[in-house]
Amino acid sequence: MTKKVKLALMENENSRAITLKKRRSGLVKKVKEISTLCDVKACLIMFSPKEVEPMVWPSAEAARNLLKDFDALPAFTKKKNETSLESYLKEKTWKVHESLRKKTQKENMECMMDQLKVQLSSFPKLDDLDVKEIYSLISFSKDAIMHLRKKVGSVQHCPLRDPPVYPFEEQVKEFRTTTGGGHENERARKTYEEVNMASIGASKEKQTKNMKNLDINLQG
Amino acid sequence: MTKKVKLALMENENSRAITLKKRRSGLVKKVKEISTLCDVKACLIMFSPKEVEPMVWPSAEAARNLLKDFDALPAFTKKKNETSLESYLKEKTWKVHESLRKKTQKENMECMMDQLKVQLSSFPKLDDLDVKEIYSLISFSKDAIMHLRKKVGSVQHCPLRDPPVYPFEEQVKEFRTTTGGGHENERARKTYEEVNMASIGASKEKQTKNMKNLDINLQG
DNA sequence: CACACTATCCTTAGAAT
DNA sequence: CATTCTAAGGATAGTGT
Repeated sequence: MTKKVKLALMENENSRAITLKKRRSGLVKKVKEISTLCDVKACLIMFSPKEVEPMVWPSAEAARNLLKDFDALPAFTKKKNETSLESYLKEKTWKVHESLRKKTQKENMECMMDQLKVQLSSFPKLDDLDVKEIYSLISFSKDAIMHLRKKVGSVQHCPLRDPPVYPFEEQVKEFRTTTGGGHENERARKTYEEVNMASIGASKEKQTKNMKNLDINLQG
Repeated sequence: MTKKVKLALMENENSRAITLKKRRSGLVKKVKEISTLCDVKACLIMFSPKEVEPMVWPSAEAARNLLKDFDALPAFTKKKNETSLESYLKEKTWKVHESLRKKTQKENMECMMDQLKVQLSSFPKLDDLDVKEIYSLISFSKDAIMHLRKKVGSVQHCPLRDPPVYPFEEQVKEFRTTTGGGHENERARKTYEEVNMASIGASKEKQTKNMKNLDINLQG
C-alpha cells in the first residue's frame, strides 16, 4: 500500500479534505484521552480556510476560560511556555466577521438540551453511541438532580451515591472545585413545588472498572 | 509488555506525569502535522492544575484570534420568545437539522456530550435550568440505555417503565414515531466487550404524574 | 458522502540507562 | 529528570461499497 505521507501541504484537495476529517477526529480523541488520563484541561481549536468545518473542542466557552487562565499567569511563566512559533499564524490573514455574540450559560444549556432531544427523536441513529457517553450522561443527570434538590429545599433525600466512575466524572469534580464557588447554598432555600422529587439515589460499588450491572430504576 | 491503558485517571501520579509529557508532545506533533498537511489553522491549549505547566500552541495570541473567529460564526441557536413550547422546539429542531448536515449522528452526539460536560463544569450556572429539562435528560438516558440493551443482546432485564411524564416527553414520543425506523447493527459486540456492560434494568409503576420517588440506582 | 477494511506507519507504556 | 529501547496498541492513507 502507498503510505508514508510527506510532511507538506497535500496537493490533492480531495484527499486533503478526507485526511483533515480523519485526523481531526483522531486528534479530538487524543485530546479527550489525555484530558481524562492525566487530569488536564485542554481544548483544541481548528479552522480550515476553505471553511469546511471550524471546530472548537470541547467548547468555545472552555477555550475562553483556558485562555483567560493563561493570561492570568505571570508574564515569565507565559513566556516560558509559549512556543517560538508565534508567527505561525500571524502571516496568514484571516477574515473575520465581527458579529460576536456572547452566549450565556443558560442559552448554551438549552441549546444542547434541544439537540439532545433532536438526537432522541432520531433514536435509531444512536447505534454508535459509546456506552461511556451514556454513563457520562447519567452522571450528569445525577449532578443536575442533586442541584435541583437544593433548589427544592427538601432535606429528606437519600444520599446520592456516585455513579460508575468514568474519566469524565473525575474531570468534572476537578472543574467544579476550581470553578464553582459555593453559590449553591444561597439558592438552596428556593422551593420548587412544580415537581415533587423526593428521592434520588445512586450507588456505586467496586465495579468501577468492570461495570457488570448498571441498574437504573425509576419507581414510585 | 504491559500495554492496554484504561480510559480513566491514572492513579499513579508518577506515570501520569510521564504520560502527560509523552502524550502532550505527541499531540503537538499531530497538530503541527494536520496544520501543514491540510492547511488549517489550529491551536492547542492545555492546563495541568497541579503543575505550573500551562501550554498554548502555537501561541496565546493565535488562540485568541482563532477563538474570535469561532465566535464570529453563526450562533448555535437563538432563543426565541415562543408562546408554544411545541413551536419553540420545532423551530429549533429545524435549525439543528440544518446544522447537522455535515455531521454524523455520532459525531454530533459526542460533541454535545462534551459540551454537556463543560456545562456541568460550571455547575452553579445551572440554576436557571428548567426542571423539565432535567426530566428530559433522564428520559433520554433511559431511552439510550434501552437501546444499549438491544446492542448488548441481553434478555434478562426488568421491563423499563416510563419516567415521569412531562410535556417534553410527549413531544419526544411524537418525534420518535415520526422519525424512528429501527435498525440494530453489528458494532454492538465491539462496544459491549469494551466495557462489559452486562445488565441494565429499570422499572416503573403507575405513578407517572405524582412522582414522589424518583430513584435512580447505579449498582454493581 | 459516509463507512468498512487493512496494510503500513506511528505512538506510547514500561523498563532500563 | 532526560534518553533510549521495544513490543503492543493505535492511527490512518488508500481503497472499496
